[in-house]
Amino acid sequence: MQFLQASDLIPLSPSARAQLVLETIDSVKVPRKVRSELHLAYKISTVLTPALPDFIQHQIQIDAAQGTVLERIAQSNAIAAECDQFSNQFINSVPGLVRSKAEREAAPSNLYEMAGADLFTVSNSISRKLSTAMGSLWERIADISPYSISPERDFHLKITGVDSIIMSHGSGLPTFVQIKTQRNTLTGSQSNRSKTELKLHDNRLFAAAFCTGGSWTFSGSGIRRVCGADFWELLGLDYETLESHVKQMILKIQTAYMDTGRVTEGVRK
DNA sequence: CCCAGGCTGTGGCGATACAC
DNA sequence: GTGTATCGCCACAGCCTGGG
Repeated sequence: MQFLQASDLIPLSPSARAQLVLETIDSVKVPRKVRSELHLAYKISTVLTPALPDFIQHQIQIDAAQGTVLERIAQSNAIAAECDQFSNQFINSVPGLVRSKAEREAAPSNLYEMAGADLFTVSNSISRKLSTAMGSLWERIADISPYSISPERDFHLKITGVDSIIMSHGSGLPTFVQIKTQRNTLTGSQSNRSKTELKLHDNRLFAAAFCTGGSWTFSGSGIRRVCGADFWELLGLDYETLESHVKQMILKIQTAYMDTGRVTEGVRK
């Protein structure tokens, strides 16, 4: 079986890294009990894991050399930049989000549209779209930290069920993490899927970006769960700062939308 | 023994990415 | 273009458990 070393990967571009990994995975034998949909994830993680500690150490050195992004102000700016980019993009996408009243009446796609309840129609589609989109925002914010790797951004590879790989404070073993928004994001049927995806990896973690959503709906048997500050702390990121930026961002999106007047269209008169 | 609350599984809706 | 899988969140019901 062939393994990769950090020094093989570091000089390469993300896509060249992907190519190298994919050339190497043929030598990996997958245990029979691993389901076929997860073979690729298993192989990638097997080949990659030995290289990860040095890879992350290298990221930490680079970060330190240019004055770490984890320093209070730098960190806040980095989080704000991600939130700003997100909200700008989202606000731009909103006008195309809600179908015209004529279309809604002709073919209502849910009960709110059927009833002509415009406020509910619009709020529903915006908040659903927003919560879906924010799911990937947490991954990008996590990637600010030098302790984390984004398989997609850093390796142009998707590891099923793994949003981020982190090596907390540069010590310990790389941990494969699935990030959700809230503790109750996952529901029963999907819970098993997350479990099998994460159990491929010896070091794994199920994380919720916020401790909201009531109680966990992920059983976590054999898989550690963390939420909110406990999660972001692993990355050296300050939860209070994050929460503050996220709240501002959501309110900004709401204001931008209300200013267009669309929310009350059809209700006002 | 009862009840509240946690955990788990089922079912539902909407958006999107990707394969065919 | 159509179908499928995967992502998001919500509601509910049944079961278990621990405390009064």
